[in-house]
Amino acid sequence: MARMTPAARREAIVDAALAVILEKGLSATTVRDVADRMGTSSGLIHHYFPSMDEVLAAAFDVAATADLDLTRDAIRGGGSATEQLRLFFASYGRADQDWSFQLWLDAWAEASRRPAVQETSRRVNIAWQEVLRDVIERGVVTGEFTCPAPDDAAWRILSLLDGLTLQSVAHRALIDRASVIAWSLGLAEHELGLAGVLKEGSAPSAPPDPTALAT
Amino acid sequence: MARMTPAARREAIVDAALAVILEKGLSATTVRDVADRMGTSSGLIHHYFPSMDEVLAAAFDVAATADLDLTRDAIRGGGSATEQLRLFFASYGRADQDWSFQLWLDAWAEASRRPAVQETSRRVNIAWQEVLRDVIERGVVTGEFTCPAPDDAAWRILSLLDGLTLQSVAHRALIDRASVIAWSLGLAEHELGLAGVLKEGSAPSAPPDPTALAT
DNA sequence: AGCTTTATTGGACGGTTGCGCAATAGCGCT
DNA sequence: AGCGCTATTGCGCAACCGTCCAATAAAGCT
Repeated sequence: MARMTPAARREAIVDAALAVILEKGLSATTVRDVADRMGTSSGLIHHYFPSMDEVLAAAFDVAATADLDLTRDAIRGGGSATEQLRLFFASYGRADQDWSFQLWLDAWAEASRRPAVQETSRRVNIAWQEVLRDVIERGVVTGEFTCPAPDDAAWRILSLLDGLTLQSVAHRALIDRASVIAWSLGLAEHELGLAGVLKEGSAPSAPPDPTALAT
Repeated sequence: MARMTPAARREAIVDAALAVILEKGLSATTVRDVADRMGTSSGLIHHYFPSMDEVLAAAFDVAATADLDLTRDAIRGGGSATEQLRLFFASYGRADQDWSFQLWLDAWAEASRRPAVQETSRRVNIAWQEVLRDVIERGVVTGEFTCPAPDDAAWRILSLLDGLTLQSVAHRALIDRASVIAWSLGLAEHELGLAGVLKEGSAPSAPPDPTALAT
């Protein structure tokens, strides 16, 4: 309806797309869904984006990058690398709430079918690893950590975090969120040559047992 | 064409669906695809399944369970728990090739929106963890392993495996497959109180560097 | 005021989808 | 042989998809 500046309209499209994606999933959102949500015609969307693939990628990009920036800001407040690492986990545990991680699940699944989504997912995923790697490298320089290959270690820690969160999000409460963080911290301690330095207020060795597994 | 018994036809449909899914992915397989693959009409499929959703869920169940059984059979040949653990990783590295893991990505993403998919995904995922957990518990009994919480350790090792494989499949060659196995073996060694026992023929400490990361 | 620019419309296009249904044809039974 | 059951057909239906495009209307500028 109302005529908007290109920048504002682009943002409105992305916002609307994001809202639909959260309800129906990345693979199920259509051009008409997004247009209806905006209250405009469907043709308008193709005036700003060459293809639907590009719309979905842009929406995912905005959401994922926002979470990443949140974490970047959070760890900036940490003095030592150890403190930054603690903040990284705390921020991750808060950022992946509810719908945020579901977006990642959608993106990973769609990556093989939508080139633009794969490019975005790949790029932001690497950015996450770089944030963690930089903290590790800084800790190695200051002597806080001992780690022969920070780049590899960052991938391992992040992948464990993703793998555990995946179970917690996709299969509700198979693994509770406290264990996800605590266990990942455990791996970080081992990888960086620490010993119980990071876990201060968290459950020490016996986190709440989610073993109501036997279906 | 040929008239079949209901049981046989049902199986034929699932098999055909699986073959198509293997080529096009779970979300892209259509009723007509499956019918064409079987060499029958599309209407026949709806005579056995109330909806296409049920067909896909049944096919995913069969595929996921088949891979699991393959791994179960593989580790049955191992004498010691250590040998079984080695076979588990070898089998996983073979099973997750190409399309197989893509199925899991699809399932995890759809789980929160499709109850039938979530039930299957959750059940088979737990079964995978139980296989690994049983091997660990056996190793603890025989004294090969030292592990205070086999159930938790199994989740951690499996989640690292999933998290790393995820990167390798979704973002082609971000992490190569050899590193996925080698790094997961590394975590297993640490969790089970081993020291370089498992890696015999594999690259010792410097796996092929996939650090062409900077986009 | 008119003019230019362009954001926006609304529908058409060719294609695909899941599903339903009357008609057909193959098989077992008596 | 004839009959009954039902697996199977083949197509039609309505809805949906992404994309494209001529027509429209709202702004800014002189």
